[in-house]
Amino acid sequence: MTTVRVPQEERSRAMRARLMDATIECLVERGFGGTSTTLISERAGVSRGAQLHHFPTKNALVVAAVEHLTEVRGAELAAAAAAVPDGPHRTRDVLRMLGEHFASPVFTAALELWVAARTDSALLAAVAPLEQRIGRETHRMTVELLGADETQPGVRQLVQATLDLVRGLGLAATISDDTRRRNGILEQWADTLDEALS
Amino acid sequence: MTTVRVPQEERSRAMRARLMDATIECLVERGFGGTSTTLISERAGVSRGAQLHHFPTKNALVVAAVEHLTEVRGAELAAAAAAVPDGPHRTRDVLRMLGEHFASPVFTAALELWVAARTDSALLAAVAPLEQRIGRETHRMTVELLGADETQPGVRQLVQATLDLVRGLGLAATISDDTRRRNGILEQWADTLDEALS
DNA sequence: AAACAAACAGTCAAGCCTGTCTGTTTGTGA
DNA sequence: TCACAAACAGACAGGCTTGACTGTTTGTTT
Repeated sequence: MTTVRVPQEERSRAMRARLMDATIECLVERGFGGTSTTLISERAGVSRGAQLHHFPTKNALVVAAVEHLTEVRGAELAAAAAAVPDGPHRTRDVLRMLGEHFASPVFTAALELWVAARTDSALLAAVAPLEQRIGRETHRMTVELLGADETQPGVRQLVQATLDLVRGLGLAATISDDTRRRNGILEQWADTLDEALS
Repeated sequence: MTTVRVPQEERSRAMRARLMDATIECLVERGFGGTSTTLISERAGVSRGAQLHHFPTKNALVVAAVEHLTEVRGAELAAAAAAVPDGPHRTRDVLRMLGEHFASPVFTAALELWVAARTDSALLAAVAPLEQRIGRETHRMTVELLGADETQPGVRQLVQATLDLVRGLGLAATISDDTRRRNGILEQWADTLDEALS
């Protein structure tokens, strides 16, 4: 009888990944308040003992999940950015891509963490720097995608406004998803933006 | 000895108001997750018995608080709107006013309720129609404040974009309040908007 | 003034959540 | 092969939350 030998390190990594994924899923489905460690371990198919072994406290798990989520967000955004087609409707397509990203489950999870962090200093300490980093990266990426010239006065503010706009649209989408309304707004903004940037 | 006679109806109203106010305060200070009925009654200076008498369940109290908050939001917004000065910087001042409103505690409380409502159908049923109403009112008010002509194509979308923008800015403000950044963005937006609307 | 209803007070039990603890299995280094 | 450490499993206690329940006070009505 051959016993399958799985190295400890890999087992450990897989277990941690499953727990973090389950955490994000719970965040999306139940919200931060409804995300209990018991629920996470059940969903991950991991015993509570194993869970507590890898993440001694709930906060440790959530913080790890935040970092995990940040990477997922970055990767998804980069992938979506690469898929935006070139052409006459470049700006519109870029905005639509951003709008979709900020209405996706990863954004929803981030929103839950964001709101929870407001009244949880330990969580805030973990969330804030990561959010700042991803914010800067997103800004830089958007400038590049739009081919905007940030040396021009006001351009930087317009890009920031665009990102805050999609954030606001994403917030609205978590309650009542209205894709048509969103696209109409973004289309108009694309025209206005094109004019302002040229 | 003269006994002070307070009518039941007024006592009841005052008690309910105190409980609803305390609920909103807890929402802002502790977040939805940290808002327990015990905490609310303590903060309101009301016994748990009295609380349960006026609001049989936590949901009943929260829903009442939502309605209460909606009225407060409407009133605050109307008051702020009336205070916007006329003049050459009208658009900028209107946006600044909106930006401030969407960064105020009432917005923070509303945000907590939105996010909580996403994963709480009972709460969603109470929040959704009220939010829709206040959204429509805010839109109408903004159109009037800006003197925009909604019969022109794209104008409606630009106003919606403006409101979604301030919502996004408000969300950002709950974590890291950066008034300067916000005003810079809004100022640029005002210029762009003025040009697009004329 | 008496009877009734509303308002108010505080205790209690059931349930959930978190983190500690003890015990078992599995991989690793000597 | 043996000893050790990491990984895993599940029971348990302490704390908190919610809503039910009983009892008391206060206002209203007749």
